[in-house]
Amino acid sequence: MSKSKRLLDLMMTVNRKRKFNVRELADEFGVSTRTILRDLQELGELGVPLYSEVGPHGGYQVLNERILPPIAFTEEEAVAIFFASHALRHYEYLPFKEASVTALRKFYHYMPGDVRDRIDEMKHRIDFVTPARQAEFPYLSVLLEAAIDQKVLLIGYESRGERRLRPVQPVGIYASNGLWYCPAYCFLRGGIRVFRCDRIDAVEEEASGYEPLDLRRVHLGNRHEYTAEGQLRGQSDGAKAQISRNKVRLYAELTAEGVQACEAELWSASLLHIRADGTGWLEGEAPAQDMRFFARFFTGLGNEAMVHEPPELVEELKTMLEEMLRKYS
Amino acid sequence: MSKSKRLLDLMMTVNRKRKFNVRELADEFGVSTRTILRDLQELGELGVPLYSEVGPHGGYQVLNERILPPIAFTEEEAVAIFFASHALRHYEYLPFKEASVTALRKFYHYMPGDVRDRIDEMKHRIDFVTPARQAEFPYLSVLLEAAIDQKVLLIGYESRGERRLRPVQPVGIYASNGLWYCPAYCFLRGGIRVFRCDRIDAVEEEASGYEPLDLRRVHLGNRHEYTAEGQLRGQSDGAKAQISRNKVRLYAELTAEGVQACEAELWSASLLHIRADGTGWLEGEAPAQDMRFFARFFTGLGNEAMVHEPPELVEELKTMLEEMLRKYS
DNA sequence: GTGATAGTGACAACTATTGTCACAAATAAA
DNA sequence: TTTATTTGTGACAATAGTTGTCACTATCAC
Repeated sequence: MSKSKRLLDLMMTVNRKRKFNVRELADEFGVSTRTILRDLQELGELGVPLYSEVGPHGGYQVLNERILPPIAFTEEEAVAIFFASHALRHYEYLPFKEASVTALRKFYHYMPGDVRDRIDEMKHRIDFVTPARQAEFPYLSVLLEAAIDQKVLLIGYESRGERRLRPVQPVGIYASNGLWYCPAYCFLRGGIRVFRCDRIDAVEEEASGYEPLDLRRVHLGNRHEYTAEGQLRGQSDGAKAQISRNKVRLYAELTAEGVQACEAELWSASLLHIRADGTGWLEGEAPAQDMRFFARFFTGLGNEAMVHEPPELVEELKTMLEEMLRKYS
Repeated sequence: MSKSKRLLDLMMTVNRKRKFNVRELADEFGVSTRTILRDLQELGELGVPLYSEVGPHGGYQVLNERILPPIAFTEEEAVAIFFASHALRHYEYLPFKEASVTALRKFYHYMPGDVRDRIDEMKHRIDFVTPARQAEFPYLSVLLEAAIDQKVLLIGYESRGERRLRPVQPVGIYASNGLWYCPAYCFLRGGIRVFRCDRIDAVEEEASGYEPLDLRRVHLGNRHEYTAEGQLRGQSDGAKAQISRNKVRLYAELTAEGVQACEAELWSASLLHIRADGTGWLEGEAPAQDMRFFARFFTGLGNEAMVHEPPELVEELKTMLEEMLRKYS
């Protein structure tokens, strides 16, 4: 094997292993340790940030800056990666904000000239818009770390006008429509709740007295199975009945425009049915305590929706409309 | 310069130039053409997809697959790029959909082991949600190409219940809240309009009779200057007055919750004012013909908003509320 | 045909690479 | 303290690789 090829291979190898020693590599590449030492020195000169320690348990390490191996990307692929990263600039708060900025700059910088030209051409012609919020999200990193490390945090949270300290164990964080949310197991409520991250005004990593639960299997993708109705499975029949009693059947007709508006709402995805002509309806179970929310939602749809069930919701709607009318008279 | 280093440099050089010939490189690197020929052959064996043609105007080319040079990324940067690209999976329609999938796979594949571990740990703990729509956007690539190449397209577009063929010259495309939009110069209306891409049901690249305008300076970032009020600048005083006459002053008080809801709306950003206690107000100019839209919007805010001006809007609101109330009685 | 271009082969001169060995220095653990 | 382990350096000779030159081929556009 030629030296050039060995150096390239070596570059990838040392990036794969976090730690290694000279003998190990020598065996792997079938050359003497002296050669490997010389190669490593050369890699260092080429920019790979190597660090070594002598003595037993010593050895080589690649520092935080890692050289990615040369990856063969098609032009299209490079463009796709660029625009994906470019889209992150809309997020003012991001757990790895600085990293994403520098990464994008590096990526662009090392791009061959004509790919860069193509990117420049497209830069102002395609975008992924995210609403820019005035809200502040200073605790995203802490929440994310806690979710990964299965730790309990004490958060200051404002909800319905009152502020409380809550011990929670985050499941993860997600951004939707410019806002960050954090589903977490709430020790106060004994279940998984979603917290809006801009309403968290303090985070304390010291939450003594609360043992972390084993929520490793719960994540953003499956958390619904562990929340509200999902928890039915594990509960006694009595509890099930209790929860079921709080469910009501929802049914509302939608015009074509109403359908389009509903498609924008995440919660409605499972309830939405669409006819060939574009109109449709919402149908399914909904928690009884959410009627105020639904009333507000359907009011917003104006004449594009007609609620038929449940009667409580129709009542709530009427009350709401009357109240508003009174305000304007 | 050692051969290894020259090969690495050569790799980057041939990726930067799309076309080149042997003599050129020989001069650049200060070696003989024979050496360059041997080097190029070796690069080929290392995986760089080279293609050559003999004869005058012949030379070397790098084919579509380009080897990106080794880029030094920190772990954080690699993670950021990964998640940015990962977020694209929410978009079922994308001008470079396949590319983004294969790019992500390659990127992940070549990642050193421990970075990959970290990514796996985070994969289900952080996400950028985009509403999944049932709408279809088959023409994104054509629209984008047309925007870049300054071409006129004939599109079939449905608006307010009627379908029409329109000659348009796209300015670009953008995704917002799961839907794709295309601002374009509409030759029918003689101005820039925004089209929802799922309502475009046909695209014809042959639009004879319409000469492309020079819209190279108009792009997603500055298109507002060329649309509606922006166009005032270039118009006669008479026309200005005409347009101004259609503007009305908007003023509405908002509760704290109302403020939060408004922050989600892109159009309201410039009108929104927030007080220290979280409440706020919307104030500013708005097109008179949009009153129906505003009525709908403020109905959706329920009691979180109180509209004071313009009187037309208050009237529209009352009518709307009464109509809805009647429907439920 | 002419000139530009890639491509090959051979060879000698030159250069780089490699393994070996000897030894230094650091350090953790016995 | 001693020992084992590890990186690190220097020297040197044998070997292997690299380079430039030159001669020659093939293709192709003009």
